[in-house]
Amino acid sequence: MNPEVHARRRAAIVEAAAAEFAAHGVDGTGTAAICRRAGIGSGTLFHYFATKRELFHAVFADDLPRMARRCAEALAAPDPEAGLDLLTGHLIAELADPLAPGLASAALLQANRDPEFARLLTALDAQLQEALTTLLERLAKAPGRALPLPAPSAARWIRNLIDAAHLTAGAADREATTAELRLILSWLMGRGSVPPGKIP
Amino acid sequence: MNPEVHARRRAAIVEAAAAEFAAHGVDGTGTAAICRRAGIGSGTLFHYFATKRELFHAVFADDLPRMARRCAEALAAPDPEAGLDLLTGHLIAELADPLAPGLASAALLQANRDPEFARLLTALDAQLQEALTTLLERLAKAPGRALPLPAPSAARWIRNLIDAAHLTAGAADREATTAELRLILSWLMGRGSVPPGKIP
DNA sequence: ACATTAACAGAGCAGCCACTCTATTATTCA
DNA sequence: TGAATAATAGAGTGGCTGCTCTGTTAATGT
Repeated sequence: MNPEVHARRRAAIVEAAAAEFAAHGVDGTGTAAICRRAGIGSGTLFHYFATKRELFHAVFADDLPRMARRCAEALAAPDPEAGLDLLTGHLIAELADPLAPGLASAALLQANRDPEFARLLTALDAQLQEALTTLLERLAKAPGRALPLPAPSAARWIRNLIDAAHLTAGAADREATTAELRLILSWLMGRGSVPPGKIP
Repeated sequence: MNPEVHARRRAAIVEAAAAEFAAHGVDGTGTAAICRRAGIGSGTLFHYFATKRELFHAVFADDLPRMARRCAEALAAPDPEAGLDLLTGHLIAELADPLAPGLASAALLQANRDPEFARLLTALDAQLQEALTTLLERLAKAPGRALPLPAPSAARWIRNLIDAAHLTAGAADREATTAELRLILSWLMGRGSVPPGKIP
C-alpha cells in the first residue's frame, strides 16, 4: 500500500497509545482502550505492532531522530551560548505537553524492568548529554567564564532539572516555573549571577 | 491478638510489597508475588489490607509521621542553616535506598489516576515544602544573605532536585552525585559561591 | 479483468488477576 | 476447660487481558 498512508496511520495509533499510556501507565492501559481511541479494531493494532510493548517503545523511538537533529543544530550554532539556549529552549517548550508527566513516569517505571526500553532511553539521554557537555566545555573556555561544576556533571544536572520539571509539569503557574528553571540553568552554565530575588 | 505482633506482621507485609512495587510497579505486581515474598497466603494478605491499592497506600502513609517528626526537629534547630542541613541530610540519605527509584516512579504514575493517593503524596510534600520555606525565610533575614529565588520557589526546587536525584539514583558514583547536589542546594540557599570547578 | 496481497474488523481463547470463601489452627478470656 | 474470636492458608471464581485467527474488503500490478 501507499507507504505514506501507512506511516500516517501508524503515527495516529502511536498518538492514541501515547495518550492512554500517559493516563494509565503501560500495564494500566488495555489494548482495547487504545483501539477505541484510535478508532480501529484490535486486529489492525496488531497488524501495525507485534506487541503492546513494541507500541510503547514506538512512542519514544519516534523522538530519536528529532533529538538528533536538535543536537546537531545546537552544536552548529555560532557560539556555545546560543547553542545551549536553543537546546534548552526546545526542552523547556516540551514541558507544555500535557502528556509529559504521565509519559515520563510511565517511561521511568518501564525502564526498571525492560532492558531494551532502558537502552532506548539511554540512547536518547546520551545524545543530549553529549551535546550539552560539548557546548558547556566550549563555554568554559570563554574568558571570564567559570562553571560551578565540571561540564559533564553540569550537563547531567541540566537534564535532571528538566526531568524533574516534567514530573511536576501539571502544577499551576508554568510561566513562573520555567523562568525559575532558566535562572537555575543560567547559574549551572556559569553565567554571571542575576540580581538576587529578581527573576529576569 | 497482641497488637504489637499485629503491627510487626503488617510492617513485614508492607516491606515485601514495597520491594515488589518498586520492581514492577503497581499494576505489574500481582498479589501472589507479594504473598510469596512475605511468606504468607493470599487470605492473610487480605486480612491485613482490604485491597492491593490500600496496601500500596500503606507503603507511603507509613512515612508521614517520620516526615512530620523530621520537619519539627529541623524547625526547632538553633539556627535555620542547621535546620536545613538536618532536613536535606535526611533526604539525601534516603537516596541510598535501592528501592527509591522504582517506588518514586510507581508513586508518580499512581498519583496521576488515584486522587486519594495523590492527596497522600500532597500531604507528604506539603509538610516538607512548608518546613523548607519557613527555614529559608528565616535564612533570608540573616545579614549578607540573599536568596537567588523567593523562599517558596527555592523550597520547591530543592524538592524537585532531590526527586530528580531519586530517579537517577541507580547511577554510578553516588558520592560525587550527592556532593554536586549539595553544592547546588547551597547555591539555592544563597550561600556564598564555592570556588568554581571544585566540589567541596 | 483477474490474481495477489495488504488492510482491517471483531469474535474467540488461554491465561492471569484481584479478591472471596471455607476450613483449620492459634490465642484470649472467663 | 471451653467457648469465642482472630489469624492463616489455599483452593476457587468471575472477569479481564493480550493476542490470535478467520473472514472480508480494498488496493495494486499485469
